[in-house]
Amino acid sequence: MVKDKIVPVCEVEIVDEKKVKAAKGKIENLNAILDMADIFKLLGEPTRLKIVLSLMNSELCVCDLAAAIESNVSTVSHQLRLLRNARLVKYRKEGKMVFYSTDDEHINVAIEKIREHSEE
Amino acid sequence: MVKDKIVPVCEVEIVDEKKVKAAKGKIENLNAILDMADIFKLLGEPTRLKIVLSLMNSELCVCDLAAAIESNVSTVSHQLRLLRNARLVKYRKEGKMVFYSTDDEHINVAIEKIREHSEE
DNA sequence: ATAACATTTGCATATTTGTTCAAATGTACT
DNA sequence: AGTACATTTGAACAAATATGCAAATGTTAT
Repeated sequence: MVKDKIVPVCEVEIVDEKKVKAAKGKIENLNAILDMADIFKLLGEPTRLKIVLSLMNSELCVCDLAAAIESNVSTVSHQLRLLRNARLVKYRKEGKMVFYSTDDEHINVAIEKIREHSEE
Repeated sequence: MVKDKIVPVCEVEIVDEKKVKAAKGKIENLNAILDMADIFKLLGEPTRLKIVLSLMNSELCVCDLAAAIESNVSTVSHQLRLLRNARLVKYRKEGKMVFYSTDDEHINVAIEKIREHSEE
């Protein structure tokens, strides 16, 4: 006998109400999550990650930064704007040149932890 | 008098050769950078970040996970595959259900550092 | 004022990717 | 075998975005 009931595909049913509520508690602050995702996303692009890593040694002007990561000035400048907005890098003007450098020790630690994860 | 020389827009010129070389040293291992970027990118999507955060408390089946982050099973399953491949989550089968959980302490620390960055 | 040059920005485009639906797979039970 | 249900997967579409060119901006010097 064929049942004509539409398959619920879970969705409505919850198996363990308690655990679901606990999990929901972990993600209740949506804005905080979106902010964190923005930072992760910025570091999730090879070009931008290279920029941040390059600047961990010492400050560099846009020109030298482009040379270091073997890209072009325009691309680097576009990405620097995004990194700047998220306070992942800071800058210092000197004449017509602009020197960029990293801005936050938290980021260095985070990068190190991700490196450890992907190395193991 | 108008010069007809094409503007080099930096690109070829390097201002501080020494610093450029030092920076290049930081990014010489391209594969390592690409691997790290992959992990950051995975955590850089709200849906996936919610999944990882939800699983930090306790394991959840796909069904409950979808309920917790208020998404649907198919979407969650697609993203879980990516997280699985990168070893950001592990799983355990029990009958027809599959329970997922987080897999690496490094990731927890990294998330905490990024949280600190975006909170300050 | 004009030239030279570092940097930024606007625009266009090609690529990547998250989501959804529908179908497939796998498991337990009668 | 057949039913029910949790999960996975494939395909297609829409949205986001990285990149490069050309033009604009800002600064220094003649």
